Amino acid sequence: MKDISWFNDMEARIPAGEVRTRFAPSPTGYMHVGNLRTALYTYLIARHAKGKFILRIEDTDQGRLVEGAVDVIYKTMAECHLEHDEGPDVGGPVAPYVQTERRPLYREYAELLIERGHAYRCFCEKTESEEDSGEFDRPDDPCRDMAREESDRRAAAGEPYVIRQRIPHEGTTTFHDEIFGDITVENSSLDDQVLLKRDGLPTYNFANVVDDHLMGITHVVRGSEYLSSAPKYNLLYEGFGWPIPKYVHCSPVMRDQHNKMSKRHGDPSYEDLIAQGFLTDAVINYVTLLGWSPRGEREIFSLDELREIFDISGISKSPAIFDIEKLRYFNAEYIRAMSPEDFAKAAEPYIRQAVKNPACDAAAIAALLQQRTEVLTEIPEKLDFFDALPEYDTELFVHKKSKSDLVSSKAMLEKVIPALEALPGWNDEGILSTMTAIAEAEGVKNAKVMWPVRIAAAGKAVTPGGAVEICRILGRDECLRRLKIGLEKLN
RNA sequence: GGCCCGUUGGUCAAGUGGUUAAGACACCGCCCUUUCACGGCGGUAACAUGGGUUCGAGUCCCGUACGGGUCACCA
Repeated sequence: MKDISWFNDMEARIPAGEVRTRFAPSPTGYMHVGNLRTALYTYLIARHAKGKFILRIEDTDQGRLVEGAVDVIYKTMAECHLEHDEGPDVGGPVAPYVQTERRPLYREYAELLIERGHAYRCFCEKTESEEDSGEFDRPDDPCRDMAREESDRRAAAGEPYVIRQRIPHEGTTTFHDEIFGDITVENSSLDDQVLLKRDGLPTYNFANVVDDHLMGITHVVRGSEYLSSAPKYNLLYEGFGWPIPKYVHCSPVMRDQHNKMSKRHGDPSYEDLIAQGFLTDAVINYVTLLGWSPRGEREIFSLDELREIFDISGISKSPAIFDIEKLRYFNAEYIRAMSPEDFAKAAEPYIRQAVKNPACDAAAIAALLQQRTEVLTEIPEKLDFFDALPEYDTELFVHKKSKSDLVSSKAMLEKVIPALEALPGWNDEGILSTMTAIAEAEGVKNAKVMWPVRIAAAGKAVTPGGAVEICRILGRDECLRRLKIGLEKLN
């Protein structure tokens, strides 16, 4: 057999005792939420332990490769601040980090397993339907007991084959998972899975074991759909004589009681969420808490803080349903926590979608918006009245709480309009004092003056900002024009 | 169907034999208020189920139901 000692010194290049985790996506398109969470947990486990976080691309399924998918992975991880210490782009001590580039390795290791009796070549060309029909029982595969000489001869003759793991028919296998604890299964329930495919590439299950070991991975983090193959991994590690890493199997993120989040059902991916106006940091915070608990009562954490406090024991066993309402809440919290300048910057494109009039100051509008915005994309619809006064019904002037009705509104506008026209400057203080002075003179509450002004200025019942701010931003001329229109409507 | 796993309010969840069973979102009410929001205060709402073990069970054991995963030359 060929010399496979060249990678042995790879292990020597990894510091002893270093915690090493890997995020190993297959490049099939976009970053869905479950994937993002797995990446997050994987990253946090490494960072919390001051270890290394590695990115490995699992592209062994040639049929499912998607153009540009790897770039999406890089971009998303960078955006989420999940910097990897080793990976295809940055290199590292156990390169290469792309499975197709490691191709020769898998065959060598599969053959090593054959040597040791833990694997065998299978020359069967059973169709799927034959396997599925139950007419063919995997345990009865004659290849499993084929003499080594015959197997070698047929392989040498160029006959196609796959390499299968030889799993004992008797006994049980027990493995330990950091989340689920010890799990024992009957070996007879395990089948002789394919390790090396006919095309010479490894299956996911085999490549994982080989790569995880050769890359010195200490914590194998992945979805719980792999829980039932874990015993096979154990048998593989044992067959090689390798130490078994810690398994961390995470339950899925669900869209509802019955279904996982999925593109097919139209569930949002990370990219979709950003496009919907969510902030990266809010998404990270929320997704981390979906299936993991920091225990205390606090739930807003920065990534840096999460690195400090994250621990595997807080990961829950049961699936968690993704709740966009709660994400909106997190997003609103993050928006409110932004500096006014940062928010103005983030909001400006959305503000300008609705407000084209350059006389209306975007920063001033942003200030009105910050406390009442949950997602950025809802901004434009809140601002439609700035550019054009909407058609509105005089019924809007009727408001019980401020004791406004058609008659009082008309009376107030009649007072306000000349007073504002006489105002020397045009700022909040001036506008406000003008209106409060009228309220005082009339012996009514401020609200009774403010209500009709805001309605006339905006033509909407609900607006960001009150009468004063809206008048100011609109500018004197436009504001007075609108107030006069309102008054006309009431005549 | 076999095997494996799971099950605390609508949702996320704390809880590791003794609690009035936290907290958050959502919802409802009140307050604040120049609309809406923000903020403050309060409220509705949960241990799937049946048996054990125990002085005592959300917590331990067994069964049942329900849900999920897996049984690919996909990952």
